[in-house]
Amino acid sequence: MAVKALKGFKDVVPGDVETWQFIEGTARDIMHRFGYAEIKTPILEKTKLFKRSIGETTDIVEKEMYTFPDRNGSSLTMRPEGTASVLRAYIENGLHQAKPVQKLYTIGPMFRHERPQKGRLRQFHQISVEVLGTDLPRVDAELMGMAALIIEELGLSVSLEINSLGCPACRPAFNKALLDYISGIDDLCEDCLRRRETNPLRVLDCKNDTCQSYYKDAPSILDHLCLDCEDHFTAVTADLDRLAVDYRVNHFMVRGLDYYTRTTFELITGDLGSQSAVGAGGRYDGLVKQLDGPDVPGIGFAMGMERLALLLEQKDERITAPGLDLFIAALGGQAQDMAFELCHELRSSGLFAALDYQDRSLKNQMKQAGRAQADFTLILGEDELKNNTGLLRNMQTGDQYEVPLGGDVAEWAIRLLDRMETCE
RNA sequence: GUGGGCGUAGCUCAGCUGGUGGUAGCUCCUGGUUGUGGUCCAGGUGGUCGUGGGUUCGAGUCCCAUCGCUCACCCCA
Repeated sequence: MAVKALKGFKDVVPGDVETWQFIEGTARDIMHRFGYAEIKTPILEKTKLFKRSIGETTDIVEKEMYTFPDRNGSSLTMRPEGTASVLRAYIENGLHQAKPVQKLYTIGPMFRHERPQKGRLRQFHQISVEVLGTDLPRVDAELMGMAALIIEELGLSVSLEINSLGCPACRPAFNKALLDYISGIDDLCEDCLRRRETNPLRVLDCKNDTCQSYYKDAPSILDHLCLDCEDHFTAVTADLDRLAVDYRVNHFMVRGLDYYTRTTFELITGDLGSQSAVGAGGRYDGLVKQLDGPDVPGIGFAMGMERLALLLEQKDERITAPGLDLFIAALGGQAQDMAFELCHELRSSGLFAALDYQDRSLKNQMKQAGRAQADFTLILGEDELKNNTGLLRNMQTGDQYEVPLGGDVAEWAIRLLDRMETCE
């Protein structure tokens, strides 16, 4: 039996990879416009990093991390998300001293040991974005505006939901109010009874209808914010309005990682089965300090590449690889030698050129040219060699032109390029 | 961790109450055109029917086990 990829690990093959490149290229372009710099961090980190940032009792840390001992016995973990690694690198490299506000992004694989399903793999890929060193509400709005713009330029349509989770000053009071409220209900679903003990906030996004009917009247976090948090939230929404970014306030929205404070948001779609978030994030003002860094605030979000790719595929607008500029069809050994040399010369000059290696019939070579979506085909056969010419065919119109040979190959390549331009 | 669905060609799939693996579609190769692609026509390559066991004269089909994929719960990007 041949070796196959691990469960939840996928190849991205030619034909699909173009969609990924489109997503990555579009996102990179936009992030650069907004002043973000790329940072590349290792995939493997000390386990402690994630326990301290994501939270000891979260599902991610408790049962989903790829954690194993290194050869020397220390515990390593394949990163389950991007923020922790970026913050570690930010602190370790003293980036807070290089610039008061750092805008960073990273793109790459993340790992979580879950049961795979639509839009959820064990190795998945995220575009992860962070702003460190400022807690101005305007930054929150700018970040969400950028996320929305990426979605828009990808040609997708999703909805933005926002909430505030408060801060260490006001959240405990809300937690208590919520706990008091749900303690009085005994016919919650099994999951909610469990959540009530472990992480009461989480009951709010339960999908069970009876549970939701109770939560309708549950205390709202937005009514329990302290003055600072309330001002912050008001300013964020005002700035979103100023940018004409569509959003919906969802006071039930909670996050799965412990480090979030104040602003949280999700980019939601109904087109991905049970996985509705294509992107999500929020503010994490105490996190850098918690990781033994300076006491600077931060905000960030991540988008799921697989989920964006699924949405694009479902739109059935296939993104294809670019076509050839020129295919060289050569007949006979002498012509093939010449074609080989010429092809290299054209490629050196920046052209996307190709040729056949197997001495196939002209018909077959024309077929290859057509399949590769060549704009032009250059036919080099015995007749042409005799006359010191090549035959340049415009594959769109079918027009054919004689092009003079002669001189060295480089010169000829230049003449050919000129000729192709005039034929277009 | 818990449930449901599905495993037949490189891909998408047909295969009836068990009776010889499909002129199936797409792809690929060759020819129709001694040197001209996309369309068309003809031919061809390609399969341990996921794997192991059982029932049977006979199993792709029925039974059991196992592996894989997939969707959903849970969780999350």
